Amino acid sequence: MTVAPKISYLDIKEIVLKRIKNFTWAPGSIMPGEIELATEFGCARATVNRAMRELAEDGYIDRKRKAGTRIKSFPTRKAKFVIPIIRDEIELTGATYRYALINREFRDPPDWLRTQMTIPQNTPVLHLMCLHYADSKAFQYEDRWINLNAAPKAVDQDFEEMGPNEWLIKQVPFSDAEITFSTINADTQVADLLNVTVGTALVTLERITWFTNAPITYTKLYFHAGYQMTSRL
Amino acid sequence: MTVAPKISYLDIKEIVLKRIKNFTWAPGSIMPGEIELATEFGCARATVNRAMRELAEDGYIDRKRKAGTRIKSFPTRKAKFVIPIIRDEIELTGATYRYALINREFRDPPDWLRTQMTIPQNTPVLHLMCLHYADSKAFQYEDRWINLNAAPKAVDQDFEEMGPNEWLIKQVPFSDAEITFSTINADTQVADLLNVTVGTALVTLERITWFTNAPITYTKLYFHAGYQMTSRL
DNA sequence: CAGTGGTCTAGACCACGTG
DNA sequence: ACGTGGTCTAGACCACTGT
Repeated sequence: MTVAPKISYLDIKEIVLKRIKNFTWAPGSIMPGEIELATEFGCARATVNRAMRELAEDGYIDRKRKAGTRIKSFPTRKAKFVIPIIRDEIELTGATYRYALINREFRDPPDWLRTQMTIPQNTPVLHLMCLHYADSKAFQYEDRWINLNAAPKAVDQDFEEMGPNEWLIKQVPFSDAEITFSTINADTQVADLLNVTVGTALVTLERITWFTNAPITYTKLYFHAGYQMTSRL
Repeated sequence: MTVAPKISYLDIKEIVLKRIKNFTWAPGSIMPGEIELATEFGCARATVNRAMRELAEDGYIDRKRKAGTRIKSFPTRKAKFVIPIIRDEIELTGATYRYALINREFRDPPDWLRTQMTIPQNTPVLHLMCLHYADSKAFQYEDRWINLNAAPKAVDQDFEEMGPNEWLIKQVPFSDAEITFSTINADTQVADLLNVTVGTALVTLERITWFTNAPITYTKLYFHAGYQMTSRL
């Protein structure tokens, strides 16, 4: 006789997904419970549970205690964009990565920054303007602000060789962050730095980073013209 | 005596994450194995396993059989943007959603579309131009192309009342898709439709959707000026 | 080959939320 | 109140891969 290889939670995910796509279980309806499915597939409930948990994470079903598991009428599309380390992103294309510091100044935070970072008026900040090159082409302009109360060691860093991101990660790794992805028309300054005409549509990414509730740094990244992010669902 | 409530995999995630942030376990180094941690936390290995598996998914650690679990030097930043149903997105702001069909025509696919969708030259396609309003303000312009060989029923749909996305989801739910997020300067047509000045930087989202390897539809969405996506990490 | 993570089991108890 | 999913356990075997 042939041996039936034990069923995996991946097999279950696949089968269940097929039934959803088939309309075997209609959108909006309740599907069988875990015990029932475990019986059908001849496996433990824990195995079914894992499969269903992941399908819920993927946005295909909604699960509620007592109420059961319901097929979503409109699946939630979750696009995951990996924010790569810029050096990696550039070197992945085969180009050579180069970093350059354009400007560095100590100053009081401008109003918009205080609002963004929620820091008091007298907080000393370090403002850096950086360029990241792919070969000799400007790839990304980085507008960086560092809260010196939260990261006092930044005062002694000249940031000539090492970019602020790499340096900060060594000081305060794994912080919480909020990022916003948006778009702007290049002003004269940015257009000059990225070598595009004024008004060109550019992707921008803003990030505020906290460490234990203290806002450490604000960054606004301006990508080169034509930059895009792709994701498979 | 006080009862020690059983430790949860969430507690373990939290503790381990704290140690990573603390440099208790240095970036790049190997951390203790699952059995060891299970002993320390006084729980089953399965519980530790779940915690570690999720931390790996979140991009904090790398796990390999035999080699063990290693702290990532540069954590992978994964920004998850939920692509909302446009009606939901608009109604969530308290505005009223309205849909309007601008144009509808049957034609041969232009070259760029054939390239994007990988369909032969003689494939009949339906081209739709749609507008989505928040109250009376144009919120999003939708440039939609439907492969009529893959979705022949679209021929009989006038798309006057129901948007193509909602209609398609009812025909072919839960398909695979590839989305690209980019930015453009508004041309005269789009500027007119979205009521912005020509050249305004706009966020665009392109999506190609397949069902069982057949490309069904291509969409390019043009968001209103100032649209942004935010994500917490 | 040996060690580590990956998965499965059979059973148990718990927590939430619907009816 | 009670049914469903959420989680934990203790043990087992497997799969990958570094040595």
